Amino acid sequence: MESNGIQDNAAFRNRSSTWHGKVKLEPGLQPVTEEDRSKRHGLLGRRNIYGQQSYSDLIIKAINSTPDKKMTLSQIYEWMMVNVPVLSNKPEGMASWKNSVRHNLSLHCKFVKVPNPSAGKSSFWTVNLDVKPIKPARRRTGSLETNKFNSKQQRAKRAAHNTKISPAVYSNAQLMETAEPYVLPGYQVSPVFRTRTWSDESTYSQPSPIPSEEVLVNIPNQRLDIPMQYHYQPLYSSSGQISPDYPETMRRYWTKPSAMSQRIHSSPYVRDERNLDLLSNNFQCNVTLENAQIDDRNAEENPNFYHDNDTGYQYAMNIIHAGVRPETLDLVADVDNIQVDLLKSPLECNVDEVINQELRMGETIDFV
DNA sequence: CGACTTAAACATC
DNA sequence: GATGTTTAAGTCG
Ligand SMILES: [Mg+2]
Repeated sequence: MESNGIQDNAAFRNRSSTWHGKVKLEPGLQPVTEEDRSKRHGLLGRRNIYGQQSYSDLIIKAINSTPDKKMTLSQIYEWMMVNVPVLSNKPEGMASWKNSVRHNLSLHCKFVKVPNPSAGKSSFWTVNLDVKPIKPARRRTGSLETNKFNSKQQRAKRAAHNTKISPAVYSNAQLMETAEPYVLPGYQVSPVFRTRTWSDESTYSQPSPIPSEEVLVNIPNQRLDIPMQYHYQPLYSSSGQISPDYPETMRRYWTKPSAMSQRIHSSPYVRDERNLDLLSNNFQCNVTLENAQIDDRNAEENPNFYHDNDTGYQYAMNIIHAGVRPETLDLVADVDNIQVDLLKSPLECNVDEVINQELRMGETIDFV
């Protein structure tokens, strides 16, 4: 608080500081050595072009080194000890760097906890780079309103937001501004529906929700640890006819999945035969225990076969239409009214692949 | 002033 | 005691 108070005297400082050693604590006793100087920049050393990565960087590397992109705290510790030379020869126990790791996990909103379904285990940590901290409003160069922006209160508010993102905190517009475009594996972006003129001249559009063949989607649920499987009927557009009101049609559809069968024939799609085996392209789905039920059709041969009254299917549709990753979709307030054309950058369409598939199917290409 | 590290109080399991 | 959250204090560019 008081910058001239006793707290400012390093000799009496009883609490946090990045100051190491007694050099400053004993005034005049000894000068600051080079070793002290380097120590002050932490275990990881000074960050520069050559080098050192921040704790945040390392945690991201650790988590991404696993197939599931998730790690418990203790697993992160282990990864650090193996992969970070400065830490590997540190003695066991509650080291300061572990404190720093925990601090970073909590502090940064890109690190999100997900419950660990195993009994007595600590949470999994995941990375979602779509979750971005709020930056202070940029001050206008010529503006006199200097202190209006970036007041103490506003800084505190940002900090509160940035450390912890609770579900559904993003407005649709906010999310689409920052999220990375994402296309659900097994689906192809249709080149036909140009929903927005992007600055470059490439062809972009919305993804179609209709897989070309009957497929099973295996959704490992990270909250329940129950593999969810969804059975998709093949749905074909009647002609190659393109409905001019596609976006509106699909919007209504994904809000009310039960009405899909009536609307599906007016919906365009593009076959994507490259990723028909969606079993290898898992995505995560929020299914609660309440709406997960044993599928009695398969109960005998596989008692662990669950279905969830199509909420998972709807969820998949939401992901497809939003064009963002599932864990990011979790953060948006109004899922039903996402406008994919507000994405900061367009979803990419593999035009060559689309043409090849159409040709293979013996269909004419009437676009482009 | 923001990005970063380290320390530590505190809560929760 | 391990796991998280938060505040505070420092350095550096
Ligand atoms: Mg966090």
